[in-house]
Amino acid sequence: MKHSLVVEKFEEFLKGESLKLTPQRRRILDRVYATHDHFSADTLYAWLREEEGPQVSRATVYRTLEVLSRGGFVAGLDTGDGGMVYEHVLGHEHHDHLVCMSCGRIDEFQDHEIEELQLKAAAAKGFTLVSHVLRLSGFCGPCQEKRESQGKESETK
Amino acid sequence: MKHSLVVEKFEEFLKGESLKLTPQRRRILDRVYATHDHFSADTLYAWLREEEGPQVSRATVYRTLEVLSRGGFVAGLDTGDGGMVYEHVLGHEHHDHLVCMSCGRIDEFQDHEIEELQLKAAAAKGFTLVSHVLRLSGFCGPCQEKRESQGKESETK
DNA sequence: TTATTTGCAAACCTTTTGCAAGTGA
DNA sequence: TCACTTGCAAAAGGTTTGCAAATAA
Repeated sequence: MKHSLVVEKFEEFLKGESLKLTPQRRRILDRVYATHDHFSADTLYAWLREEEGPQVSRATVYRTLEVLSRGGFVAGLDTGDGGMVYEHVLGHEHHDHLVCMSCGRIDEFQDHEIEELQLKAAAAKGFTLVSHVLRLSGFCGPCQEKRESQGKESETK
Repeated sequence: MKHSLVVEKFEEFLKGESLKLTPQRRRILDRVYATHDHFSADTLYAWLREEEGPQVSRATVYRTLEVLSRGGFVAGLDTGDGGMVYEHVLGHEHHDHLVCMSCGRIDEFQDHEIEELQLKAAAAKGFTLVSHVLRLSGFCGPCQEKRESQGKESETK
C-alpha cells in the first residue's frame, strides 16, 4: 500500500476522532511504516532520537502508539517473555507469529484453516469472535541446530 | 487428579532439582490447586494473606510461581492487556482460551485439529515447536446480548 | 481562540534482586 | 552442617500521568 494512502487514512481517522495531526504523530506514523520489522516502544523511541526530524518524547511515543493501535494502523503483540512489540498492519494480510525462544527472531505465517476452526470454536462456546492471538514458540532452524550440537554436554545435570 | 498425587509429584520434582519443600511452597501449591479459576500473582498473594496458614511474602509468591511453572504444575498466560494470570495444569488436558473483552471472563476450549495445523505451520518455517498461545478475544453470550440491545444509542458519536 | 498535544519528571505497577537471617534435609 | 529459602526493602523495567507551556485547527 502506498504510504501516501496510509497518511490519508491516518488524517481521516484523526479527524473522525477530533484529534490533531501533529509533526510528532506524523513522524511516528512514517517511521512505523518505514520498517518491516517488529519493534518495541523503546526501539521506536531510539530510532526517533537517532534520526533526523521533529523531536518526540517517550511519552508521546506511547501515546501515539495507543492512537495508532486504536485506529488499526499498528498492532501490538506480546512476545511471551513480558515484552511487547508492534508492527504496522495497514495493507498487510492477517498473519500469526512464530517466536524463537533462543534468538528472539519473529517469523510470520498464515493459515486459513486455523482461522476457520477458531471461528467455529468460539461459536461453540457462544462467543462472538473479535480477534485472536496465536503465537507459536520454539526454536528456529539455526538455533535448533546449535542446541542439538552444543546441548549434549550441558544437558548433564 | 487427587491432590495427594499432585503433592507427590511436586516432592519428586523438587528432589530432582535439589530444591526443598518448605511450608511456603507447600501452601502455595495447595492454594493454586484449590481454585479452578485463573489468578494473578497478586490475587494469589492476597488469598494467602487473608487465609490461615504459613505466611508467604510477595517475593516468595513470584519465586514459587516460577518453580511451579518450570515443573509444569502451573502455566501462565498473558491476558492481552499487559496482565499475567496462572492456572494449575496437572491432570488437565491442554486447552486454549477465550477471553471476554467486556466482562473479562475466561473460557476454555480444545481443538485437536488446530494443534496439528500449528505443528505443520511451524515445521513449514523450519521451527521446532515447543509451545503456543492461542487466545481468542471477543464477547461472551451475555455480554454480546447487552451490546446488541444497549449499543445502538451509544454508538452515535 | 481554544481544545488538544507535548515534554518533563514524577508516579505507577508488577516483577526481580541483594542480603542477612532462618531452615529443611 | 550447609546449601537452599525466606522476608524485607530497594531496584528495576516498562508504561502512564499531572501539569504548564505550546500549538493545530
